[in-house]
Amino acid sequence: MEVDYKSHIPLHVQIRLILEKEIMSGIYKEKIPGELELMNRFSVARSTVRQAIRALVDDGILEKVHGKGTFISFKPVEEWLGSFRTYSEIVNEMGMKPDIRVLTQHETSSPKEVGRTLGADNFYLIQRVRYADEVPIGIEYNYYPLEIGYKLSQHNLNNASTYNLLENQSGLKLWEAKQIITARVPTQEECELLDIPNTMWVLFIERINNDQDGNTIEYEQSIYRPDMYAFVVSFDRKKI
Amino acid sequence: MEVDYKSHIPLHVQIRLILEKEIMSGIYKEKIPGELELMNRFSVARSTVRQAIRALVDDGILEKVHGKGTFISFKPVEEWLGSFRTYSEIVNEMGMKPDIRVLTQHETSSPKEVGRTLGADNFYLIQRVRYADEVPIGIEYNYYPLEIGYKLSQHNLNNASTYNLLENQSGLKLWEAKQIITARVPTQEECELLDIPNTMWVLFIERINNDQDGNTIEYEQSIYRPDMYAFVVSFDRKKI
DNA sequence: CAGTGGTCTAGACCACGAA
DNA sequence: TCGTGGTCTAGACCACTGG
Repeated sequence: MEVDYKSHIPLHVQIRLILEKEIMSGIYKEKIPGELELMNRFSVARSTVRQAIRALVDDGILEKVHGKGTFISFKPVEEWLGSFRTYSEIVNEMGMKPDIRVLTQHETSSPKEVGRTLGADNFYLIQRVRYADEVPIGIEYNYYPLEIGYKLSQHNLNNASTYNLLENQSGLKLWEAKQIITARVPTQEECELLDIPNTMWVLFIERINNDQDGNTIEYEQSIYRPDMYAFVVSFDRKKI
Repeated sequence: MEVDYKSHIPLHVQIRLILEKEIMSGIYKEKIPGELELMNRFSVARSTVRQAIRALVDDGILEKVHGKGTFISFKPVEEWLGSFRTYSEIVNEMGMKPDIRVLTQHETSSPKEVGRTLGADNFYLIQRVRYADEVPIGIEYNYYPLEIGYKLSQHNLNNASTYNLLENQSGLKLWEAKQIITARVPTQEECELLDIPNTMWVLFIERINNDQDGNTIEYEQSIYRPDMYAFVVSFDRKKI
């Protein structure tokens, strides 16, 4: 896989794409070849190689370390979700012990809206309850395309991060997410699970997770006790 | 203001800082000098100038246009708030007419927590009600440091964006924001204003807006009818 | 056409990390 | 000490925009 000098695509773009493909294919363990080696391989100047690498660093695919080399960036999902702090983080901060336990998990075809979102009649549901210091504070309904769901079902989902499992075990890469946050009346079953009066409303969150190609790999509905939980979102102008 | 060759700070960093200061001081209207001109001024190679400019582009301070030049980036606040869609946007999307009307505005010293957040005993409150097609769907309590509040009070705040006023009239630059979203029971007054039964809970949002130096220039509390409003947050991995 | 930024080369020296 | 990435130069040609 080499560059094409007759193409009108800039060399640094061609090199960037080749490197990206090679990185994703996994032929490098953690470190990519040095700039000198890449210069020789592609027969280009160093600044051209550096420009290609810079783009990959900007994309969060590579990380450079002065004096050591250029490394593949294995940032955990949590860091990406960064500006949206995770449940565990918040619960930890409050000095409590987070936990999550499976209630049910099985193939299903209802509700129908989920099928439309995932683009399939049947899908896989994982229903879990979140705890803070043994107190139930939220319920999550995670819906997956069948193939992904059955893959996940081979793991113990108690006290596990499905995001990590998806990324590290299933080889899927979460790329974009959309959340909708509002409040609603809980069902009778939900009131019992959360041990709350039926006069209390709950925070209701829908979240759609897509991969790099725009395929939906997870659709999630969660409810949380508003007296025990809040969403925190931070932005700074620099990064956007 | 020129570069110091004896300093151990890289030239491109020195140039970046000089340009940033000049841009913020407003000595360029919208376009900064070309790369050739900057090369001559600082007596450096073109790639050094380009590296300095690249950093400013990454920071969102400049924008380059091939064949035309490098321009100061005047992205409106709305675009920054981007991943967090604004009220007006969502209401518009639903095909409804957004509106916001002032209920009260005055100097005050309560609640005390607000004073602690803003770091002053007295502050300025602007209380407004948000409508969609003439139906009240939310109430906003905006708290400002006195100086900023009185500056804002010189404008008509009905159907106006305080963010735009802050940026364009007061010369302040919003830089980072933190939001906390949960739900709570509305007060009796809030029920009447929103025309909702007192059994309905409302979405409760706190938002702190800081400028580039970390000073809090606005503290906002809002409540929304959960049956009429939802928060939408999107992320994609590339930019973070 | 002139002026702008975009791409690319060939080479130099420096700063950091590990052996 | 050696290999790595970081900084910087001097110069070339290309591609886009506007008069």
